Amino acid sequence: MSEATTDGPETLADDASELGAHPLTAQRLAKLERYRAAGIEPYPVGAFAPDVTAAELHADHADLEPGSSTGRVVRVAGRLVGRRDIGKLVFGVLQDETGRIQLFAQRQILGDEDLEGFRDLDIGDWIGVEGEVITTKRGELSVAVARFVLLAKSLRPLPEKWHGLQDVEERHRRRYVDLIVNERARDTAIVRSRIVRELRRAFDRRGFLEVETPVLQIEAGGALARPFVTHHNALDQDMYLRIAEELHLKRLIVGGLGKVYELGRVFRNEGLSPRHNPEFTMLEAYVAYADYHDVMNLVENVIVEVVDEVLGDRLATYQGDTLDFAPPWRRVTMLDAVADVTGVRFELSMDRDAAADLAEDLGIAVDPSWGVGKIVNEVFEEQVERTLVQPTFVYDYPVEISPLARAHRSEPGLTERFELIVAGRELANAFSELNDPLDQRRRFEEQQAARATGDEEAHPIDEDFLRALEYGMPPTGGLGIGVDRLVMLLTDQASIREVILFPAMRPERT
RNA sequence: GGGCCCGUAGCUCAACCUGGCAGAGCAGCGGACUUUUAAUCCGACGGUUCAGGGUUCGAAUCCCUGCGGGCCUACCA
Repeated sequence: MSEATTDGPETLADDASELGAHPLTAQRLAKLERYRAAGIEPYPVGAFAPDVTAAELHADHADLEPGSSTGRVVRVAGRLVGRRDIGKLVFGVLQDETGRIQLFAQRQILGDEDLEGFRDLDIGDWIGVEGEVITTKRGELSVAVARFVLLAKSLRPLPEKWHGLQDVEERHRRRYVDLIVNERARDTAIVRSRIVRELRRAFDRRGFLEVETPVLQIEAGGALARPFVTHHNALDQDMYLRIAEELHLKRLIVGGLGKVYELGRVFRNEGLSPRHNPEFTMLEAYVAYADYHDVMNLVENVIVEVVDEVLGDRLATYQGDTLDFAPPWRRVTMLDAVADVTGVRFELSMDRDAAADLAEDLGIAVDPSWGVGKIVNEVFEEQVERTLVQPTFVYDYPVEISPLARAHRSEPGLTERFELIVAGRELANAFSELNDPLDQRRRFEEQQAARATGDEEAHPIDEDFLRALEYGMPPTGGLGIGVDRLVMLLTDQASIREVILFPAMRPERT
């Protein structure tokens, strides 16, 4: 697009573009032209520097009597989001990144011409205002406008002032509008940032090294999921977006970095749902010399720290349930949890067909290829997980579904693995890491056999990772936390799309 | 991938079931008002009813297809 020129055949407002075509935007385009003709730059640079925020003003002048004058002259800047025009007097509402402050414009201060100019601003315009801090007769803290500057002209109307933007699709596609008009959207984004910051602080404080490992990988390992495929042109090599951080972080433990974590984006080529976005944020951490009991304590301590900082309270409301994060959290083996909820006692030593019969009696459809471990896990996921509302560590998972976890030190068929379940959903997954390279190779080969029979999510063999283990990895505890789900819990959001600023969506029609 | 539901003015919603001139509020426009708080009052304006097809004298409404979205389900964190 070329810039508008004075010798153009038509004015901007007559333009056949989308903005010119609609009356509401055409009016604003015309206003833009009038500003330029009058020597007012609608997009000035360096025009105004605010010296205070709305929140600071409210904090500084919390208890002023109605009708007060403070004598304090301030400069505030933000978006004009409301206006009440009373003739020779105009009230405006200015919104900055900290909140809102009322603007009080009256003729006896501004004069006729400038009051008219103030009245002529559109809702949505960015402005800077200089004036005295006062309270009105009704006691509303305000800036009495002595001077104002247009900082950026807004050409599109904002959604309805009371209901805001409700349409879910519009809120996600046009998140910038959602953030302007919906306080909840702003709060969620801010709380997410605080959660991420507190997670970092918690691991930093414990001496962990934050690292960054490849997103583009030759093999996508570390979890059981279908990857996104892309192609490196110069290498003429297909590559995968990572589905986990795990295998590279363990390589760093081999390398002698004793405590590492990564907080980053992982990608899984699976369906969208209120709890699944194809890219999501995972925090993984690994500690040399720790086992899964140590990691349980670590997870409990870290999450309690985050909850304390973010909520200031260990009780959280999630979708109508009250969650009590006060430690210690319940710890129960997977087999005990299944027995508690279903009344059926499974053992890994049981005959496979006997286990299948028990599961089918519970209404579980059992695939012929499943072993006892997979069958029990299915019962757990189908009937037990959703009942675990309060924070609960479920531990000792079957080896069959845990190809990267260490075999249990005393229980055959199990691994030293736990999941943290909150509000019926997995929030963290952790284990005593498998550091026996020969056992790891056998596990990979079993996965490979599953892949050969059509399981696209079976774990591929990563020869370089096996080589790293062959150099020797110390006993290590590792964990993964689903950050988006933690944010959902602490912001009481039912959908992952509410905690991801720009969730995945189909392209819109044009 | 399967099932159910939704799509009407810039925004929030009616009218759809039971086919008959598409209506409000907010925003915008014109006017009144020097203390409003979703300001108030008066006036005029604003529509590809998601798109395409079908049924019908007549379709926002009923049917079909497509597009987009939501929820459930499946996979998963």
